Amino acid sequence: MSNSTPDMASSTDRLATAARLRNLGTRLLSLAAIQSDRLVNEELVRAGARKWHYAVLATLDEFGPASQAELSRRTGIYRSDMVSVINELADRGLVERSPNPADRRQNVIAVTKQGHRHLLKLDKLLAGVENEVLAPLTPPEREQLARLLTALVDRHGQNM
Amino acid sequence: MSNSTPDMASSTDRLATAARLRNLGTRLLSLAAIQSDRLVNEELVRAGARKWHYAVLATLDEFGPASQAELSRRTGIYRSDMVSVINELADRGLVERSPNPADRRQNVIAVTKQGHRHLLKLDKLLAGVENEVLAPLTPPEREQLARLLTALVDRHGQNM
DNA sequence: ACCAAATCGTTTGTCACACTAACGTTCCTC
DNA sequence: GAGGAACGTTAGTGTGACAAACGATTTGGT
Repeated sequence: MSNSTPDMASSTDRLATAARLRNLGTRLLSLAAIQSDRLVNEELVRAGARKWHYAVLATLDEFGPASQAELSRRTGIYRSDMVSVINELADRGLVERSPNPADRRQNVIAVTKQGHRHLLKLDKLLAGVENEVLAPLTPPEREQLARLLTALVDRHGQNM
Repeated sequence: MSNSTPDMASSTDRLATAARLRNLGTRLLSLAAIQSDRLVNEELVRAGARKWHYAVLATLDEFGPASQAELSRRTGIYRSDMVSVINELADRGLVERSPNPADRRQNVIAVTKQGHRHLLKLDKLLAGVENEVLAPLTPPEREQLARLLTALVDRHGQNM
């Protein structure tokens, strides 16, 4: 049945390694995230957007106009990648990029009315996807999951 | 404070969208997985391995010799990517690839003794990483998280 | 017995994302 | 006023998920 050498494995080994993959927490996390991301991206593409577009719009809407570097810190997007994200958003008329007179190194990024409308649309869209992803869980289970994941994220992360 | 048009947003809107990103489950999942993956990969690289190496070795050890296509189904690795994974494992002497006389389309992949030893090493290594990733959680919380994630994964997945 | 469809291993290529390094410009500090 | 830090930007790396097509086989239906 198995090509492993069973005579070498202690009974505890066999218990511990019987279904390694299914029980490996880090793998579960990866798989769940992959599936979730796949659904999210599918929906976002249909709306002509990407994950990062939403992150930036939501951050701007919550905290107001900000420099690209600050957006980078808040969203976790590298500032080198932020350039093209802002380019795309600006091209679509969803944000405005203007130089900061108070600090000529910086740009000031601000959401436009159109950007705000777009954000509200994405809100609904993402709520729908999340609902689908979390479908197998009851509402209290969803809360619990969010709690646990937040604990994980808050620990290791200086980003966000 | 915010450049969103507050007069347009109902009070429920403001509550619901105040901290969109922090409360977005799909994003929490992504972030947690990214951080976890980062740690996992760091450790695996130091051992000269990759995520998929472990997945294949563990699957072979659990179910015995299998074709590449079957490994692909069990691990979720695309069969086009499986080729190079097996190449790498075979180069390191961790698995053996031989044609299947009963079905000449297939190869039979089997773990070697060396591969089994390597797997046990990776087991320990990954247990350590998992322990680190889940550090902020109590043991019952870890179980709960595994339960919830398994529910998510089992639902959407034909893979695994 | 034959032909169509399915399966397998493989090659090639695409796309997005995480991440690094370096640049010129501007600001801040001492 | 000199040195270092922060900013926006460009360029490039590596990897993982995924699609498409191929020749060689095997399988199923008629």
